[in-house]
Amino acid sequence: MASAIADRFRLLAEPTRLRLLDLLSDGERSVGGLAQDLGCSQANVSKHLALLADAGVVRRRRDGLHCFYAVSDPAVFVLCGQVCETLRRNADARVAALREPA
Amino acid sequence: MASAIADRFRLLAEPTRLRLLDLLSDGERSVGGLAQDLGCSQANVSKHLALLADAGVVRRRRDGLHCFYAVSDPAVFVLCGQVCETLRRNADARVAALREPA
DNA sequence: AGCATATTCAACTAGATAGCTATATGGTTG
DNA sequence: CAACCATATAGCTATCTAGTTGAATATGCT
Repeated sequence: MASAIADRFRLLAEPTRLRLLDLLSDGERSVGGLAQDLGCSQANVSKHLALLADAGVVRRRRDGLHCFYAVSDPAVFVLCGQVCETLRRNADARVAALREPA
Repeated sequence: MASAIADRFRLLAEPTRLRLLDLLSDGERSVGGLAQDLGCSQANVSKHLALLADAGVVRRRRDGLHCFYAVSDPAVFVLCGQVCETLRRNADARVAALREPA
């Protein structure tokens, strides 16, 4: 149980994968295009996409020579958004603590 | 940006830490008690709690010989709940796919 | 002070994984 | 079929980290 949840969190615990998901938020993209945008090797992007696909976060569509990937589970965006908000809240709290010393 | 979010996900990408948070969901607990419940060494639990505390997920209170930890950011439970639901949805979909072959 | 208990720190080991390079696979076009 | 392109995979290295062990620190008791 805990380890299944941890697995899902670990999938998202990687900046490159998060950037991939962000690039995919506008719609499906090819592997090569993603690699170019990220400045990563094609092999690296392919591996990350395979991990995301295995987990069902992303789906694959082949069209001729190209493979297009798209987000199949928008819930990941909700998760990222919530984490983002938590981080922002924490940062705000730190700033407030600096202005209001004990 | 992406790496900050990834850091937060990585913090939760560990079964032991998730189990710790679960044990803490009922209220504050001492390090020793948590270690006993988890069957982990005290040093190990202490280290995990330090990571969670650094991230602001958990807070520390010393009382005599004991240190009590408590969840200070309930948002983590929301995250875990959502991941859990996603996993359940995926599992259900797999079962349905088995019953409804192409 | 001296001793016992609870927690943390430091150094180490073993396992996991991100990224690289090179190669293989699948698909298209001549 | 052969050449070529986009993607996937395999093998490798370097880095990171969970867990262990033993020492160090802190608090309470007598």
